[in-house]
Amino acid sequence: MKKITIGEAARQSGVKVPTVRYYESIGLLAAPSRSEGNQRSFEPADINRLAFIRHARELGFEIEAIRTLLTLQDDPHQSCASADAIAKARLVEVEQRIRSLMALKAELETMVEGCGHGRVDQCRVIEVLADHGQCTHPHH
Amino acid sequence: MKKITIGEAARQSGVKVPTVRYYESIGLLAAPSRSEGNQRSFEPADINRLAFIRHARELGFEIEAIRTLLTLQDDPHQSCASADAIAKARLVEVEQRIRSLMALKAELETMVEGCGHGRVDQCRVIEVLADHGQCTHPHH
DNA sequence: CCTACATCCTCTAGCGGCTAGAGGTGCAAG
DNA sequence: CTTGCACCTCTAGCCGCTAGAGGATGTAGG
Repeated sequence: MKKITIGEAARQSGVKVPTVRYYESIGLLAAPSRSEGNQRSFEPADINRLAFIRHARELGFEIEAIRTLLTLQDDPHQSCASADAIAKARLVEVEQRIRSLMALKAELETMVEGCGHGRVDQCRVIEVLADHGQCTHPHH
Repeated sequence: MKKITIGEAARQSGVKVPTVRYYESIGLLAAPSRSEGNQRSFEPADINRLAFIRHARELGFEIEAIRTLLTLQDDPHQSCASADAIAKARLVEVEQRIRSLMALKAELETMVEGCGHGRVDQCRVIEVLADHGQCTHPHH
């Protein structure tokens, strides 16, 4: 078969070379076979797996969650209830994070708008940071 | 004067005890005076400073940004342009992060809705993760 | 065949921002 | 005086990589 080097695998999957080795080291990716000169030789399936991992990481899933998702993918006859639960939990997290960031945004806007571009002792940025009680939006 | 222990300082500022020591170790907080038995003795001003740091951390500012904000606060005659710039940069980051999370949320919702709660081989969660091309929302 | 150069290998250490634990001391109440 | 909590220092660990040292391998051109 054609040998896929780690560089090729990295390029095709969008995962960086050291990160590929890191995923192997933590057991997220099976150790591939080696060439005579001890260089890794990946299969096309490995590239799919790497792309899966990358996509999941981009979606914010933690490594342990991805590990579970991958074992699910490896056994397609299982119920997908776990996958569903993981995705739902992540969705809740994301929604929470968005709410929190919106409050933050409002807070920062107030700070920036209030800054009269003068000296620090009239600066609303510093003032608001110094006194949480001045926060106009209930957050954090 | 009344001695404020590290535990008191932590309680009043909302920063955890080991974190207070950590902030001291990285020079974010001046080393306080010590009691005869070598225990830290804080001043009220230290509590304000800790609360400032905590608030800034909650707002997502990095330690180095906070360090700059603190030096600004220490010298109120300076122009607050730096503070303003830091806050504005943070605002841009937050806005970007919100946009990205909204796309993410949409993606996760599609995944979860598409899950027929059957077996993995029909599961949209796994499927979408495996094939980035199925993403309906342009994100990451 | 030889050389140059990119790519690969392993290994260790570092990033940010804490957090946990070991092993010991200080201090206030009963 | 003893109990027991809060404090002290120090080191190591968390996550998810990333950087760098120091060396081996693979490939293209001469």
